[in-house]
Amino acid sequence: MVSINDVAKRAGVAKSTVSKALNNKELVSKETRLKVEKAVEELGYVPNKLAVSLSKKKINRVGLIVDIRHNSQFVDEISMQYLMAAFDKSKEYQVEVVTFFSSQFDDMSYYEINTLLKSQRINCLIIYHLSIENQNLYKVIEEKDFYIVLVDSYMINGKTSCIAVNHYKAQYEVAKKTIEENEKINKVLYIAGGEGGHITNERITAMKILQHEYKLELLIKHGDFNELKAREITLEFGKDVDMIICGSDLMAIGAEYALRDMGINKPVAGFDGIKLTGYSQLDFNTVKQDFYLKSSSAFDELMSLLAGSKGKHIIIDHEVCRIKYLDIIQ
Amino acid sequence: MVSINDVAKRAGVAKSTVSKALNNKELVSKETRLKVEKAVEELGYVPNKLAVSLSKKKINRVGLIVDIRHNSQFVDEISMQYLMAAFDKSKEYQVEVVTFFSSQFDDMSYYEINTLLKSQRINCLIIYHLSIENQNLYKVIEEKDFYIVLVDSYMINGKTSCIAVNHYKAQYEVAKKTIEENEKINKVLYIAGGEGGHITNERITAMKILQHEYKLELLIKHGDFNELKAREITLEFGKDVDMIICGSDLMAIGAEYALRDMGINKPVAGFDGIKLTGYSQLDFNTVKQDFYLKSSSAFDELMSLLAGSKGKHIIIDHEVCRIKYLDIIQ
DNA sequence: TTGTACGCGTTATCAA
DNA sequence: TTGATAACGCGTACAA
Repeated sequence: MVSINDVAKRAGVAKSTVSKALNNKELVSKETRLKVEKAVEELGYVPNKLAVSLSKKKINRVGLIVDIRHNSQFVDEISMQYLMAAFDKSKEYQVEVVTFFSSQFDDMSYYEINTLLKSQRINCLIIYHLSIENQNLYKVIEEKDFYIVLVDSYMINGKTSCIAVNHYKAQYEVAKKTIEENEKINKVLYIAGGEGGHITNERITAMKILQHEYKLELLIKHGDFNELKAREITLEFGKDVDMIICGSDLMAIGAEYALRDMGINKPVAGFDGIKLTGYSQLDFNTVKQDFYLKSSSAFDELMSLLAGSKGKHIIIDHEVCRIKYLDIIQ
Repeated sequence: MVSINDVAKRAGVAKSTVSKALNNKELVSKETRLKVEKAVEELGYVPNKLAVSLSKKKINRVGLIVDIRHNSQFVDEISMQYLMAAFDKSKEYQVEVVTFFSSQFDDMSYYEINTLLKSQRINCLIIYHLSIENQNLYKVIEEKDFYIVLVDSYMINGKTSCIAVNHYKAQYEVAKKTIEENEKINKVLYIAGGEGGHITNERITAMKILQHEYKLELLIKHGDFNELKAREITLEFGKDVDMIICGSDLMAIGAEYALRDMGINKPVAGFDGIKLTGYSQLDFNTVKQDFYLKSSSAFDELMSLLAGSKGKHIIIDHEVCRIKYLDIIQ
């Protein structure tokens, strides 16, 4: 590989002059700059970013931890949106990003995770959909060795921010709309996400408020964001209720198909607004959120943390709507 | 950050000794090794991989170029499988990987692409679904500056291998099966992928063979792997044919839904075997391929190229089947 | 304006 | 068995 020394020799100047000619053009005379550029051209010289990182005092490298399990089969669409946004932002901020899948960490100790990240000089993280199961990632957050933004999790400290839609409000709105669109809703089945999660609890609170406002009978089951579990819950309890509200579109699809197989037709509501819903051609209310925007904002917030701001809780907008096939494929 | 120098001081030895104690344990006495390990423990020392790369003669870094456009909305599922497999393999081979989206290169010149890759000391690439549009990536292949494995493209040279299913055979089989499952098929609409692509040409050849064998009337249109185009083609020509064979599942879904909207029911066939098909609950023959395995094999082949083998063409297995919702969600 | 010398964190060579 | 030193490729303070 051709290095800065080769360029210096070829141009007949010192390597520091080459460096200046390339990075601080104003510190070098026009003619030496041209000599240097000519040599760069002829040799096909490309600066080694690894060496630059090593030489510079402070370099920010962002680790992106994407969740592809989450007990469901089809969040690929969401993860891809997250990654694309983060990649675009990394270009904007001139920061390097490294991609990880959360499953990589499943069989690693806290020590191993810590070592893996630090060996790559990663000093900040964006963690998407942190699942409760991975205690070691929680420890990473608690230890405060990294600047972190959590997407769709709820936790804050001096170096950690989080970002999400207002889950309480969104769940309230989509459920309320679905209730009002239909007549005589008395008994509601709520298929929640994971048990004990902060976000799931917020949503359940919304459902309980609605329970009082509409004098509903409310049955709560946990589907763990898994379409198969949602299907089984629906097969078991679906016939006794007037409506099914789900904590994710995936579970809503599971519930709808289960109802169809049972020969029943009942209102259903989902959450997320993923395109997959459009492909399924099922028609239910859902909470649509902009995953790309959420990830972009997460990146902005991370840069803000690096600049010294304290961890905070950020809310992004949502919209209650239906996902249509013909809109999706445009 | 704590460096090897800090460890050396703490342990009371030279840093070269620390390096040996950690990497070539046998070259160091047991007691100094223990001293070093104790210091490492106490200080929480983690070696800096950037510095290691700089210091070592030869380091392999693999760039993964994933295609998220491809004129279609929903190949996220496939890309995720590719990435997961490559990440797993990178662990196995102890090689670093860097992820790119092909769209990043859209507005870059060949020179810029080359610089971006080389600045990160990337010396080999896996390119998934290289689209004809990006001439600059083609140039990257032709220049032979990188060891490359192409997934689902057809090109070979001294440093480039490619891997795919046997597109001719697969297309032949799935179309033949669909023809034989139905009676009096005379006129067939083939919605191909991109015009001029090698793989599309192979598949069209298969269709032409079938045309002669079954004395079919064959109408070929290009849907560019886009479900909307497939829909429009079907709306225009669907009523005049007995069967529609598509170059991708996505286009098959577009065709099926178009037929449904036209109030017609005709046999359709797809290609890829993606899970999305199961979620759509449409029931058509398709070619199922193992994306994870394909990507794993691509990585193996890349390592083989690095070890000195010549570029070759690798075929992986496929299976003609139908994708069922209940199988998908298990 | 240009060049010398040092530091970044690590491995490798060679002498002690 | 250990340690001093050079080298990897680059940026930069400082001296010329």
